[in-house]
Amino acid sequence: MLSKKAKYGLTALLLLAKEYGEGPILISDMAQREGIPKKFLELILLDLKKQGVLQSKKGRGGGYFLSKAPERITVGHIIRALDGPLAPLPCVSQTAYLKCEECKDETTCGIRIVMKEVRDATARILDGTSLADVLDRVERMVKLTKEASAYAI
Amino acid sequence: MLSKKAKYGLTALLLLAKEYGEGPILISDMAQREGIPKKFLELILLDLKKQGVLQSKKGRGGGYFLSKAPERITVGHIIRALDGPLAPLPCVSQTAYLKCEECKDETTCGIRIVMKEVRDATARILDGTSLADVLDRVERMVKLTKEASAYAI
DNA sequence: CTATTAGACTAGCAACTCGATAGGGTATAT
DNA sequence: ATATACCCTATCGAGTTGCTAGTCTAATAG
Repeated sequence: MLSKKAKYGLTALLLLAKEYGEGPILISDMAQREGIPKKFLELILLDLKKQGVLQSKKGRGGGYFLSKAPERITVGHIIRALDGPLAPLPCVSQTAYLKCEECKDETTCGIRIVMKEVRDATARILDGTSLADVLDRVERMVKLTKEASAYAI
Repeated sequence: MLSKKAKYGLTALLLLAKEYGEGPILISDMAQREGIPKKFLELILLDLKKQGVLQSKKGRGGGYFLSKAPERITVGHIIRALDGPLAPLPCVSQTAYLKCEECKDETTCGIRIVMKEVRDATARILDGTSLADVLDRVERMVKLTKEASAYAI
């Protein structure tokens, strides 16, 4: 399950991606526009900064901005940074592997075989989708629903 | 993340599937063979019984057994029964849909679009895999590793 | 019929996580 | 200097997880 932390973080990053290149945005701005508790968002953005996704500028006229183009930041990266590994089990994680002690033979563990498939499918989607991709898809959906409502009138 | 509850439950069910048709198996047997805390397993199996996956017999010669053939019990069903919905967000769940309050327009929410893809991929895998399928795949893996080790000698 | 077996059920608990808040500290621009 | 806005640590209530204890009840062997 995606935590609120990851959800808030993604929301803020999508906002920053939409206004990429137009200077820093204030935490309080983002918090207000998206209805996120300001202090909580502060922690999340700080976290993302430490992971290298964001940069910040202090003082008057400061705020946060993406440290890379929206095309080069993947949803998978962000979720891993805020919620930890994507894998449903530590023993199928690529980025945070941990063998399970009760398993005698990992390669022939049925649960592992199935869960590996799940983690691979999830990673394929999330690591293959950048912030820019998400914005594109939203764009397209907006157009589609507008057309649909135009016909409806 | 898969909870221990679901993991233990799946482990026990796979054991019951392997010996399907050979009479009931004791909780204590399963607990010992798989290294699961007995009392905890008791709760889990009781839960699965209430969901109709298992049946039980009390008294001497009693124990648990599957109420359907292993081909007809899916991994997805079990995980949902023990851990709740597969979806990473309530607003993309088929079996436990819940709209998110902060979302103005659900159809054009970027996070939702991506997470729906993840939930669909996960559900396709887990609902398409039965206990029998898991046992088959383990079988095949065991054969493969045996062949490999034979060459290694 | 009654002793034994084995599941059914309720309650509770320690540890941890989650979502959020408080209250300062520090760097920067005017 | 001083207002601005990010940086950092601590804390907290509520809920969840993994597990244990103890008792009750149904079924069967003898």
